[in-house]
Order: sequence, then structure tokens, then C-alpha cells
Amino acid sequence: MSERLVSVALPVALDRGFTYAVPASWPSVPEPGARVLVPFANRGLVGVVRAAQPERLNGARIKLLEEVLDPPGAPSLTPELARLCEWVADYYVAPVGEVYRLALPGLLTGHDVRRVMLSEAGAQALAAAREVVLQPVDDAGLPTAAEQRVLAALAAAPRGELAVERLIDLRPRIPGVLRLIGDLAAKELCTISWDEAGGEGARVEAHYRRTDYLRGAATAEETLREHIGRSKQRRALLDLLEGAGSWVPAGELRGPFPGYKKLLEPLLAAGLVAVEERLRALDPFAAETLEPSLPQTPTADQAAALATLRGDLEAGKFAASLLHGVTGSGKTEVYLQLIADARARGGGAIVLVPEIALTPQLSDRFRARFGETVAVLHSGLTPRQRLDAWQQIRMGARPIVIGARSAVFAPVPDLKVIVVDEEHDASFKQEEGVRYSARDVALVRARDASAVAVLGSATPALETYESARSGKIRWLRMTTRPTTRPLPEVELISLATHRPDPETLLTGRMRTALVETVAAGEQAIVFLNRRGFATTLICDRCGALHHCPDCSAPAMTYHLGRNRLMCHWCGFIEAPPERCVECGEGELLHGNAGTERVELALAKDVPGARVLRLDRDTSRGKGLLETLAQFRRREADILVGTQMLSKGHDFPGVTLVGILQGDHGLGLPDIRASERTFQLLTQVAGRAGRGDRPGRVLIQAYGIKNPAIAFAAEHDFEAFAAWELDKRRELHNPPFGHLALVRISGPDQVAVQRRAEELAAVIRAAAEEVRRKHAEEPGSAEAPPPVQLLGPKASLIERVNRRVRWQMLIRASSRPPLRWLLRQLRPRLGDAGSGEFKTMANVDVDPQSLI
DNA sequence: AGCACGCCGACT
DNA sequence: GTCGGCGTGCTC
Ligand SMILES: [Zn+2]
Ligand SMILES: [Zn+2]
Repeated sequence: MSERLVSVALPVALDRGFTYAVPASWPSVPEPGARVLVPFANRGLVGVVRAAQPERLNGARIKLLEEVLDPPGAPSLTPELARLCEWVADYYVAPVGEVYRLALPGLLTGHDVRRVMLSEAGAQALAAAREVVLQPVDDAGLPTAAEQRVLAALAAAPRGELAVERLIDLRPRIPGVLRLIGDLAAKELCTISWDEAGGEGARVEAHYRRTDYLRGAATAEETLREHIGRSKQRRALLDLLEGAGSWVPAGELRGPFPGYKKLLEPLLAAGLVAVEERLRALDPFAAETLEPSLPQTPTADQAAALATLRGDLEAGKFAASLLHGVTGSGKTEVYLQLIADARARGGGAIVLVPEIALTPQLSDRFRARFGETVAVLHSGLTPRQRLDAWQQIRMGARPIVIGARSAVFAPVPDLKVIVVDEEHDASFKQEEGVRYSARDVALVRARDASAVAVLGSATPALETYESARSGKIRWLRMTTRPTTRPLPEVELISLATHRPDPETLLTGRMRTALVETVAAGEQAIVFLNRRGFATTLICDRCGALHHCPDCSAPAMTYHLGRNRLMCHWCGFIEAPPERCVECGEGELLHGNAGTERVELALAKDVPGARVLRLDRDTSRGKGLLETLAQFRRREADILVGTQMLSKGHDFPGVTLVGILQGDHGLGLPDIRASERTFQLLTQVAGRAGRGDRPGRVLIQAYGIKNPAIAFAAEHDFEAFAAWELDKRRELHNPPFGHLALVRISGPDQVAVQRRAEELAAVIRAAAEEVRRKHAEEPGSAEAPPPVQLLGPKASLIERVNRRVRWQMLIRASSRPPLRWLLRQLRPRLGDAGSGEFKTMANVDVDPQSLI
């Protein structure tokens, strides 16, 4: 029989899989997605069997798999997810190990999981060796001095056992411990086992519930008292359980009733209380019982969309749809009812929402409808909580998953629905490490799982919109809103003609509107762009802006609250210097923070207005939720804030929304600047209005004629899209062209530039090959070259964190040549050179921003 | 990413 | 003399 080989993804930052042999004694080859323990550079690492052919290597000796950590037939990652990881690694040019790590909770992968235990023979050998020191004899076969140190460390540990990582951490260090452990194990002087974090499966906990026995009956009190006895504590405990109405985990009783077990005994015996081992509650929020919510009667639009989506679900084939519904058209109810349908068919669902929209209100909405079948994956989970959630999802106990970007990898079995809400949101693109787009990964996953994908938005990404328009995906429109309230009336105010106050950008028109609103007893929100209002320190002698020592960005941001300067690019924080660093003489002056300036001006100019401010300084910790709650309770009239207010929070009392500089983002040299501006304005404008009264929106801008602004004011997405798509088509930008941005960085400018040129040569050669093949096809003479290279050139901010950054853009007319070219480029990426001249190169496929 | 191995300064 | 600082090279 030929050697059975598997490729294993390991949590190391190396761009390849590792080939291992399956021991001959194993009856079968572990399946893709199964976790395996493998020897790797003297360590014992947990990896995942890849859904890919093992590469045959020349020379390097192939090691044996040590152990399969998952039960047969139940790999940690379903084969479907393993395939998805392979696709992501290939498409986004990312190391497989890193991709598989995205799909597993941190505790299931990573570090060395082995434990070493002193064996009987080891203890004897150690004792014998110690004898020898006193009475030298022939020491053949005795452990070496280094080995003795390891054995001694084990002997000193409780139960003669230590985690390998503790042995590594031991001070003073034992040189070559890992090799020594291997040697000792081979001589059977120690035995090796491993921690299977989560290997035991999902954790359970005792839960208690008040039964119906003797509940509420008027005659019961007498009998009840007999069972309870005279203990006030026992009575309180019973009351608590009765009030909870459902299963209460033991963990929640331990606090208020330290002796809860004893207290419960007679109650359990009498049948007043039932006990059951149930899955641990995922987090404190999840335990709260909510008023169950019933499906609402759909509007005509909702019903039509649902009918189509249910048809797709019934067909059991992959189908993708854009659910294009104006703000307030009730997209969430469509998701809820579609998911209910998927559940009725025994399937599961994933709902992806922008990070900022993953609020308790949103998860409550799903929990109220689907109860304990929902898992919410939010960023606040501890590693252990994340593992609990992951295991419960994997075993099918929580078939509905709500989460941000990374939830696209949730191991939901029998996935039937994937929803990407606010699909245009930039947070779905991971901007570090594996630079994947959760929206696009969701589509690929849905296709592979034959699931229904729904992309919801009022202002879809132009890629999505074009796919819908051209019929690549279905286009479901919802134009009516359940409320009778008309869309807000938007007024544009030109900053060019209205002469704003230079400090605050407030125009007379904006002030008047705010005065009117407050006088009418209503609330207003004023938005400003954080970056446009960033405070800087300027020298009163030479006029220089204080800038970061490690970056070439023009200025650092001054945070008044903590009296600190911060660099937006590298995160460097420093105290303001006494004197100007440039001339050494001038004093550094600053204004108030943007939000603060506006807050002060409004408090002065709007009579009787109570003004709240929300920015980085006031939103730290609990500040954000506290301020929002205050405003919602109508304890203030005006809320001044940055874009963090633009979604996820409802303000029912707001009738006026003011935007200080609507076209701020348009100045950036970025292909998506117009799109982002339009989306932001539309989103922000949607905040105005109450009950059935329309709100008012005031947008101040320098260029009010710009279509991104003008069409937003008219709530006309399609006109905006038509205009923007024309521009994109002309420039061969997405969705009509496909981009990959190559970034090169390193400490030395010359080395970075040279590396960039080298890579550019590789890309040009590959592009030329693509062009030659393309030219052979008939009718292609006039077409533009299928792949173009723009650059290399220095990035907009050339120096960040003492590293020089260069970039170049690959633009292709279609996907296949781009993917072919990236595969050619792949082996030349990563680190090169050493020391001072070390450079790093990577690719961002489908970049969001070209800066 | 770790970690071994190797080569130089500041401690017992 | 050893400890440990990081520079460099390797991991199936
Ligand atoms: Zn100066
Ligand atoms: Zn900086």
C-alpha cells in the first residue's frame, strides 16, 4: 500500500500547508476539517486536515500524524467549511494556516497542547542519577545532565506533570527542552498527553426550574409551607425560580444563595423544582427571558420578497438576492420570516451585520422570535465563551447565528440561509491579515451549501447593484414603508455662499433651524466628520504643524480631554512638547476639539438648548451607551457627534438632522469616495422623522451640485448609481474591472522601492503573457489589455511607523486572468531580505480603499 | 509565528 | 566563567 498523505493547515504564518503521513495502523485517513495533533519543529501543534491535495515534497522527511482530536464523522470544521477556507486562501492570496485559524475558535488551535508526565522509570532514573553524583559509577544509560533537569522539574510539579509550555517558560531556561522531551519520551522516562480544550464537547451545567406542582393554587400554601419549612432563604430561592419562569443555571443561584444545593434538596424531593443538565447559557444577556415576538403581517412588498425567497428555499438550490429596501421598509422582518422557514425545514441560518449594528436591541429582536436557538457572536466574548458558542453552534443546538464579519465562518450545520444586512458596509472587509470580504465569502459559502443568500441594503454597494441590474443575482425591491411618514425633506446649504463660522462650520441657516426645533420641544442631531474637525497643534512662530516622528502624515491629532497627541496612522501617543519641535522657539497652540467647539457654540447660540456631545473622548467605556440613553430619555435637545451615530441606534424624538460638511469625504483620492459619501448622507438623513411627521435634514457642503450630494438630497439611489456606474465603466473600475493592490513596506526606502520594481517586473511579464493569449482570440485587437499595472509608487502617506510604504495596483477586465496572475505572483510575496533591508509584500484583493 | 543556534556585553 | 540580548534560518 502506498503511503497515505494529508495536507495540514498549521497556525503558523507560513504560506503553505504541511504534508504528513497517516500511521499505517490507522484504519482510515482523517477527513478534511478534522483537527490533528502533529509534531512540528519539536513542538506538538494542533492543525486542521485541509480540503486539498498534499504536495509531494522532494527531500524533506515526512512525519507521522500524532493523533486525531475529533471523533470520527464529526470533524471540527465541516468539509464544507474546509473547502471554504481553501477558497479564501486561494482567492485572497492568504496563508492557509491563517485562514483555517479564522474558522476555529482560538482555544481549539494555536499553542503547544502537550503535557508531560514523569513515568515510573523516569522517577527511578532520576533517583539513580542522583546516587551517581555521590558515588560515581559507570553512568551508561543514565539521563544526561540536561535530561535530569527536565525530570527534576517534573518531579517537583504536582502529580509529576507539567504542560510543555510551562517547561518552556521555566527559569532558568533549559536549553533545547523540546528536543529533550522527545528524547525522554522515546526512552519512556516520561509520557506525553494533551489538553483537549473543548475536546470533551460543549459544557453543560445544572439548571433548575419551578415545576407546576402546587403552583398558584389557593389551597396549596399549607402544603407548600411544609416542604419549605421555616427557611426564609429557601422561600426566597423558590420565589426566584418561580419568577424566572424558565431554567435557571446553577451559576446564577450560587451568588445570592451560597448554600443553594442544600436549600434545593427538599424542593427537588417534593417535585416543586426540577433539575436538568443543560447547555451552558452563552452570556448573561442570553439568559434574560424576553417577551416572545410573533411574525408580523407582511406588507405587500415584504410578502412579495418573501414569496420569492421561500421559493428559492424550497428549490433547495443556491440563489442570491439583493433585498433593496428603503430605510424602514422592514427588511429585518423579511429575514426573520425567511429564517423561520429555514428552521421549519430543519436548516440553520447566519445573519451578518456591521460591527457597529450588533447591538443588544438587534440580538433581542432575534432572540424574541427564536429564543434559545440563537447564538450571538460579538466582540466582547471571552475565549471560553466564544468556544462555548462555537461548540453549541457546531452541534446544532444554536442553528441561528448573528454576528459581524467573522461569523461568516460559523460552523452552522445544514446552512440554508445567509443574510448580509447593510451589505454595503465597509466593516465586512477585513483590513488586516486575511483581507477577506465577508459579503463575498458569504456568497461563495451559500453557493457551496446550496443555501439562499440575501444581501440587504437601502444603498447597495455598486458591485451588488450592478449584479442585480444585470441579472446575475435577483433584485427584490421594497419601496413602500410601513409608516405613513414621508421621507425627510432635505435642504442643501452651500458653504461657499453661506459663509459659515470658520471655527464650527455652522451657518446662520443651520442655527435658525436648530433654534426652531428646540423651541418646538423637539430633538436634533448634528453630525460632523471626525477627520475634518481633528484638532492639531500649530506653532505660533513658524506655523509648523506638530507631526508624528515615525510617520509622514502632516499632523497629529490633539485630544483635549487627556492632553495627549495621537497619530492616526501608527497610534503613537505623546504629551504635547513645550516648544515647537521644528523651530525650537514657538509655542504650540490648539483650538477646542471639533465636537467641543460645536457643542459650545450651540449651547451659546440656541436659547435654552441642552447639548450633549459624543466623540472619542466622551464615548470611552460606558460613556457611549450612557450618553445615548440620556438623549433618548430626552434629557438633552441637541446631540453633537461623529459618524458613530450614523447607524444602529434609534432616536425616536429627532426631527432635525444637520450635517456640517457633507462633502468632506469627496476630497479623498479614492475610487469609492462618492459611494461612501452618498451612503453616509442617506443613512444619516434616515435618522430624521418621528411618528408620521416627516423630519428635516440640512446638509451643508461646499459643492452642493456634486451628484453624490444632490442625489442623496433627493433620496434617489438609482440616479446616483447610474451616474457613478458611468464613471466606473469609463475608468474600468469595479464593478467593471477587478482590482488587486500590492503593498510593499520596510524600513529602508531604497530596498522597498527595489522590491516594488522587482515585483512589478514579475507582474508585467505575467500581464504580457495574458495579453498574448488574449490577442489570439478573435475580435480582441481593439480591446484594452486584459491586465494593467498602475505604479509602483509611494503610498499616500509614504512613511508610517518608521516603515516606508509603496504600492501598485493591478487592474483586470475579468477575474480569471487576475486570479491566474496572482497565483504566479504568490510565491514572490511575503518577507524578503534581512535586517535593515528586509521588506514585506502582500496583496489586497478587491481593496476597499486605495490609500 | 516560535524556537534553536550562535555570537557578543554585564553579571555571579 | 554563565546568562541572556537579538540576528538568522528552519519548520512537513
Ligand atoms: Zn515653530
Ligand atoms: Zn505615526
